[in-house]
Amino acid sequence: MISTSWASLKRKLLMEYIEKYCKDKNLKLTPVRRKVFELLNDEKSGLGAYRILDLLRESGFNSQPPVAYRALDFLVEHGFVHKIESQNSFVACREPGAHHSPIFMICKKCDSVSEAPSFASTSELSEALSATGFQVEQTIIEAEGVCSTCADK
Amino acid sequence: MISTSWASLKRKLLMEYIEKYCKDKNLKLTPVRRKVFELLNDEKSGLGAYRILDLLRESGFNSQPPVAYRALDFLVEHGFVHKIESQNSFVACREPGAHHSPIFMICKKCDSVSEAPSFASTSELSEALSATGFQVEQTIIEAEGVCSTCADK
DNA sequence: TTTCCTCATGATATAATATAACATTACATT
DNA sequence: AATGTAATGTTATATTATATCATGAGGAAA
Repeated sequence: MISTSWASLKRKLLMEYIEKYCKDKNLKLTPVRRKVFELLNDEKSGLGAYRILDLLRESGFNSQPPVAYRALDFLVEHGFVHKIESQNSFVACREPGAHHSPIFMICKKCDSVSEAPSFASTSELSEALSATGFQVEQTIIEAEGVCSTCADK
Repeated sequence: MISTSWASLKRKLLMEYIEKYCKDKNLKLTPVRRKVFELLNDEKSGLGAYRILDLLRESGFNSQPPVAYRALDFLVEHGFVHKIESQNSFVACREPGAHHSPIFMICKKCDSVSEAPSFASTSELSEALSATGFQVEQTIIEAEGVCSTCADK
């Protein structure tokens, strides 16, 4: 693999962006948090917390479950990583900084997870997805918020 | 609670619908499957598999985990129940028979889960949700299918 | 500089969710 | 009755996630 491929440049850029973001916001990108992001950043598929733990162990980190979950909590909280609920897995965010409602396209053949670009309110979701060449078979849409009954209280 | 409230009539109707559907399609709505559906049909919130197991036990059913998971598999497979991925919980389908891509509205205050009508575009999505009075704070959208790379092979 | 505070990490245990694997039963069809 | 299929029983274990309390590291204030 050519080390200066677009994919590798993009990964590098994402890493640098996050470093800068943390520095600016005075967030502590500690070694384990950085490592977890790197691991996810190197993958096209989602990684489960225990797979991440294995990889941390291979890199010489402490590998008790809370180590991975704490790092993931931090990364998700700041938008660097997304949780894929239908897989209980995690992916690096490809559009960091955007306060977006991402749409994840999960390939059932290669397991890759990609983020659809955010879409204008008038454009159709299905169009946005098919424009990427992704063939949708099933969508999971869950909206979290406050129901009208609770809002009225 | 008035036993002939709209909610209770609707639950009864759903149960009858499913019984008829199973009879027509020659699906076996066994006692445990029926009971699991009833339990979910009586709830506004999602129930976890182990909560369902507890309730099954209280009703005199065998309560090993596979009992609940098998019944849930059956009910989900035939569209009688939906899994709420972000909660690892299950809800009775309120629109059975419709081959829909449901949108679930999950209230973070009362935990109720309701189904929004299906939509054509994302603008309609936000309209549809706000029409119900639900205040969306976060949406989870995951599309499963085949990516363009895999489709080309 | 030391005290204090806060946040991060270490460490142990356990909770919560889900499935594998194999045995047995029920029941329809032959 | 023999057979096949789907459902259930049963035991064990895999997978995902959190609670809890102890320890450490680094900056701010006295």
